[in-house]
Amino acid sequence: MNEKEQVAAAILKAMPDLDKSTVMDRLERPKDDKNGDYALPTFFLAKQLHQAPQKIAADLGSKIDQGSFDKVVVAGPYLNFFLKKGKVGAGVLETILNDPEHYGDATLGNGAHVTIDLSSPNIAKPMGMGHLRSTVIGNAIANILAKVGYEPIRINHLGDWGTQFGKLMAAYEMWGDEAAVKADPINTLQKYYVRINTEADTHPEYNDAGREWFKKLESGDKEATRLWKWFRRESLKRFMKIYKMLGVDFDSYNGEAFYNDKMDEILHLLEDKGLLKESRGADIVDLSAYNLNPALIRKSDGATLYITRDLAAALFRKRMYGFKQSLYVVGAEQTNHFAQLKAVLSEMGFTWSKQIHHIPFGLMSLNGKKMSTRKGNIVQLEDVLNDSIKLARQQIAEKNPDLANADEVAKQVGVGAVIFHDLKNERTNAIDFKLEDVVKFEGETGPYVQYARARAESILRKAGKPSFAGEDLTLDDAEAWPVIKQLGQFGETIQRAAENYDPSLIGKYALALAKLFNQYYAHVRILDDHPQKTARLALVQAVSDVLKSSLLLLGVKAPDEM
RNA sequence: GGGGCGGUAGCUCAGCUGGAUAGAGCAUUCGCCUUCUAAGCGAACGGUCGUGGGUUCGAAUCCCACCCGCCUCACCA
Repeated sequence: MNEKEQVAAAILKAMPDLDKSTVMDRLERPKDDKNGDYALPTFFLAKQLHQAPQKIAADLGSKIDQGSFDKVVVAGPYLNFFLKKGKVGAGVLETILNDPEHYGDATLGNGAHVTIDLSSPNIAKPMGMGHLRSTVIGNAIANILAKVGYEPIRINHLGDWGTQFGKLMAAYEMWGDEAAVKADPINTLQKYYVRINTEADTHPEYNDAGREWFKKLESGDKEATRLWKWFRRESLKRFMKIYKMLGVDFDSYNGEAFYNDKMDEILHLLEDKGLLKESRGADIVDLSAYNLNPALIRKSDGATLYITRDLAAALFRKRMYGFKQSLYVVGAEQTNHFAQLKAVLSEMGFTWSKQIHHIPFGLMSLNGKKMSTRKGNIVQLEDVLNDSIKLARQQIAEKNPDLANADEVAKQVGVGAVIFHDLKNERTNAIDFKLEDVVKFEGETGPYVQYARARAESILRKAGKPSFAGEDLTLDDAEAWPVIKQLGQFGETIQRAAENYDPSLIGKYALALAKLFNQYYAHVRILDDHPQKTARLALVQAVSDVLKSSLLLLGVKAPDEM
């Protein structure tokens, strides 16, 4: 029985005609600590009892068994419950220290597979800041789901197919310089890509050339395939460097090209069901029953489209992984696409279309405009990470010049700042990119959380890395209580984050815990002699453990010193 | 025009399953390092919660209308 249920039980004992679920629903956690740890507003009883809420609260307060609480206070129409701090606190600390890595675990998932489509950059282009979002949000969701008992499968659905590559090949055919590409593959290819897109405005035949090249690629033309393989290989090399910096691993790199030979089955299935209709020379699936515009499955030139490949991918993933849920961490601008995808799968008779969830996130813009590789209006992720690492290294040189592994810590802090900045706010918020915000290390940032933990670790080192087994961890100073309460809410925070696919809840949790700990640190001399010094150190250890867990869930490293 | 998301302090945001004086960070001003890392702590300043109605004992939160911004609506992904 958790604390809230204990409060509810005490209320029910004093007022037996209430039902438990009502009381659990009405019980709230006051924002202000002075109003207790739990509070029951009594307004909802006023009508049925024909009494003023103030009177109801007073009556209830006099009937309640106060023995199991520190105190129960009637505050006007509210009944405020104060828990026994020492006892509850010791319980929380024992639970954490007993098995820090698994504190907050849950078994909601029962080992069910969840595929997560994340990152999915386009090859032959530099990875921009826009791709950071899908990568770090998807990775954090995967971590969170694993924590509550699912088995996440991270899939990097590389954008390695489509008319865009036809265009790139057409550009390479016209202007390509093999030596230049070899020297700096990504940037050189991007130049060609930008050029052909720019010049296509005045040379519409370039678009046709692009379509032709893609057609050749789809039908297995030797030269087209050679170029494609080369572009893909070089791109992946570069991407891996970034993923290593970010600390993200994937279970699969099957991108769009992987489904090239799996498209026929989809087309046949659609035909067999009589879903495919001809319209303006192309093949579509009518989705007016879903209040959606038609899904274009096959272009008038016979080539397939994004959604055709996504249909094949969805079916493949279901067969391969037997997913219970299939998540797509893709920008909110593709909401319509995923609605269509689900609708077509549903039309095809796949009841598991309901297990598919688009996890949208807000657009990252630059100077208020949509980032676009074609227009060169893009910030490279790698540059931002390097800038941030450099700044972190400078900070270390200033603040902690003797730090042993300074370069490694600078990476953890610099990259941590970038990741945390992306995750701390609600997913769907749009972000206008500002470097100075991303690489900020003060206030509500990743480094703030890392720093709070590094100071905690520093204290523990100075205390000689104490062990707490069998110790009395009763801690009743008023300063410790807010920290302990926050520690106790880790599990429910994780579950909410999992249910809502919302990493920002973990970010906010970690910030709040770090802040509360910093306040504690500023007011209590932990290493001074004190009857509860051991319990205080246990609190420090628990904070460090939980901050570390929180950061790791977000994909942020937690250095012991910085 | 249809659909989606958003509008809270100068800026960036939290709060939105209705509850007790609307919170935080940044910025500005001012305190705190002979004491566990000042990437920190504290204080001050700062708000018609887009507008107008409605529901309710109670609305930033729920409902309706309107205004503004962004995204999206068949041969890109």
